[in-house]
Amino acid sequence: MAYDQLYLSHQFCFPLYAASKAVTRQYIPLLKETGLTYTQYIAMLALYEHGSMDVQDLGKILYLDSGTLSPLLKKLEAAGYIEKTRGEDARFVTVEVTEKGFELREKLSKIPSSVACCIPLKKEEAIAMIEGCKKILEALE
Amino acid sequence: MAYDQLYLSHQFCFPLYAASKAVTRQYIPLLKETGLTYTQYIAMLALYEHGSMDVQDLGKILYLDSGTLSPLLKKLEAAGYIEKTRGEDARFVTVEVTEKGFELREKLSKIPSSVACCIPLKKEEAIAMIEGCKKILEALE
DNA sequence: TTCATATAAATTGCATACAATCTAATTGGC
DNA sequence: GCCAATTAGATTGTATGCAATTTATATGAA
Repeated sequence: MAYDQLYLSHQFCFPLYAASKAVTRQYIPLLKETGLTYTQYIAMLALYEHGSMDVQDLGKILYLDSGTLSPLLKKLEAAGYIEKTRGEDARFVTVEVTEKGFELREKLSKIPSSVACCIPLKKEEAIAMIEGCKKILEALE
Repeated sequence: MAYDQLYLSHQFCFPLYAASKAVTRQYIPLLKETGLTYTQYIAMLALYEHGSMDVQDLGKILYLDSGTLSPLLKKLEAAGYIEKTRGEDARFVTVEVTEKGFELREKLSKIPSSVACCIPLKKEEAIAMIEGCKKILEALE
């Protein structure tokens, strides 16, 4: 067929796009009791792991820009999980996890295993996929 | 460390989420001249490949619900690429590609190869990732 | 010093995603 | 035939994503 290359099943992008959404959806019910969304969850993970940082650095870690992060951080601040402070150079905003934010970590720590057990992949398969994703990110970002 | 399992780098979800967004972003400049978004693009591909169908079947193929598809199809219809008609059972809406929609296919047919050449994976790696994604979709949908 | 340039974050505008609800139409039990 | 239960799609509300613009601040060359 002349338009073979347009078959959804021949596209690399589509399974990735659909699977990513499917995995993300698994988090929604688990995060419900914390009131966090998936994006807010990964933002908290980045802050736990790397400590305080400015919005730009957080954006580099999460591959998100200020258009996404600004309103998201405002919500996390309103919920009391983070604090934002202008630095000496007042252009920068430092984001810091609060006491309440660290308390949240206990609840969040149970989530990864709940999701992992729904993913029907062997360890090597999962590792291969993660490596593939990392190669893509290095090449495209 | 007590919270190892919360490291972003230990999460399966995050590389998948970030890589999927990175790949999708590659389409944006390529689709710009057609006026389509990425989601509109995959909707057109599904319709080219499977022919006319109702909204529900399209949603099953794309893993999208009517909340996403209704406004999206409205835009594709306004652009003249599809037509929506109520069937004999007036609850169903049949979506059909128009003449103009089929003309668009020529332009779209050049896009997959442009994206593919930016993906730094060997053929076997890409196939393994697609297989992994399909397993996830089967398990979670 | 002064003002053009550059930079970080916030805001704006548009298009998803998706849960929840609503509306219109159909079907099934009686 | 009548009406409760179902079903398909549309709508509503909230939260991203991201490009483009704006705002506030800092820097650097004349």
